[in-house]
Amino acid sequence: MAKYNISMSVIKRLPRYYRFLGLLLDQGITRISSRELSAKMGLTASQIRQDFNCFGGFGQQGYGYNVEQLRNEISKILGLSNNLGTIIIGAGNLGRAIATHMSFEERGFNLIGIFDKNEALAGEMVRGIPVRHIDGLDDFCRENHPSVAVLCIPGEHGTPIENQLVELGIKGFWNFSHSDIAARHPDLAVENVHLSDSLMTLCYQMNSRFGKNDR
Amino acid sequence: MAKYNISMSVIKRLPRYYRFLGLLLDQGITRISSRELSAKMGLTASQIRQDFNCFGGFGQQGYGYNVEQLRNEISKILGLSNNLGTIIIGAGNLGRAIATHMSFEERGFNLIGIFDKNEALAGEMVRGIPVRHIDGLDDFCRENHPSVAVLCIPGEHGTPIENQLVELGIKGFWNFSHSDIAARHPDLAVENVHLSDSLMTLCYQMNSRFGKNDR
DNA sequence: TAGATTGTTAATCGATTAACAATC
DNA sequence: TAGATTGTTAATCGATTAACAATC
Repeated sequence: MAKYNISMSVIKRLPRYYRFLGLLLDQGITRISSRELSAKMGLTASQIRQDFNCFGGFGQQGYGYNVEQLRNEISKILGLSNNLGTIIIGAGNLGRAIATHMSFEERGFNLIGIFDKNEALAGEMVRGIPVRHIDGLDDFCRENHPSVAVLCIPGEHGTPIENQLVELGIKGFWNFSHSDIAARHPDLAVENVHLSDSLMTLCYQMNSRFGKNDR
Repeated sequence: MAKYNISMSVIKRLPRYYRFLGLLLDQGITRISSRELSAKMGLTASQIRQDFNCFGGFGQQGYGYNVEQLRNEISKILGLSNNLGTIIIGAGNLGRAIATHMSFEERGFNLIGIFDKNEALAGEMVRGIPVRHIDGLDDFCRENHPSVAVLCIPGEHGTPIENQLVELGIKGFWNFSHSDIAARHPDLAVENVHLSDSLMTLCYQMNSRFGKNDR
């Protein structure tokens, strides 16, 4: 189904489409045109049609798009009914927040383990999953074969454990650390969340909109 | 100093430059050429020079860039020595993780309050700051005039409190909720962190690299 | 000075928008 | 059928890369 070389610009918009279509479904809306959707989302109708046509086009001339069907197609493209074995590294506030609030299962992931180097946390339950000491990582992976790791260790401490994880068969990283995994492992799937970069961007926006140095 | 209309593509790269330059400083490197930096960061030298020239250019022909000076310039552009009064809305795991781990002060922000609607959390200390019940928000803002709010309330519950915050003088949002603040308040600075979108993007990457449907 | 490397202009590439024929 | 709206091609816009003259 999926064509080669879909650009990242398009892919990055898909989750947002998925989200809006879900809202429409909740409102009982079954049909929508690219023009109506563009108004709701703040995009152009052209872009919406172009985006969907990367994957073959799911609409009908004169009618528009069926909301539920379109949402299902996007779900398929993203692979949201996958069940990728996933572990979280780091059970601090961030790791626990991610474990607690993210609907992993609705997004193609299956959270099966949480690890921390702090012995004191071992045994604590987070969302029904026990925190394990990091020393048990090797055994756990050999037994359960997770394919995705969520790196919730702030700072630059990631590198050694990162190599360990790759050797244990991890194929994808959701990376909250500053470690540049993609550079060292170009063959892996890496999605970075650089919270501090995002915060600095907000700082810039505040300055450029409300700062004194603005002419 | 700052020119008008610097494109967001450029701005989004600045925090990463800032981070890398900090690492170089730690290593005692005082001078670097666009070519060396490009190799380290995985960009082209052209792009680096173009980026810095949006702000006037900080290098010297035949020499390159002074690492410390360049870093300072980027800090100025981003406004990292600002001191924007900041409050966090939501003291769950996410709010506490953000409060604990983000170096707000190093990035132009001054965290002065944390609020939650859960009475049970009121009084608890997070990073030396007491969690306050949300009912005290009005009084607190009128007294302390925060200008930035960090929305750590998962889901779609943001809208009402969002309007309240705007009325209380909040000018910028670091938004972890799915609420589309920017659409309703185009005049404000809004930086969204859509964690679930990011996770879905990883799901796509896993599929397109390792999925069975790949030809 | 000679070598190196920037600042800056010009060329290329990719993404977005506009237009319209196809078709439901 | 007539009206609506897609799928798709062509035009525009913006961002990245290449090239090179300026200059330290």
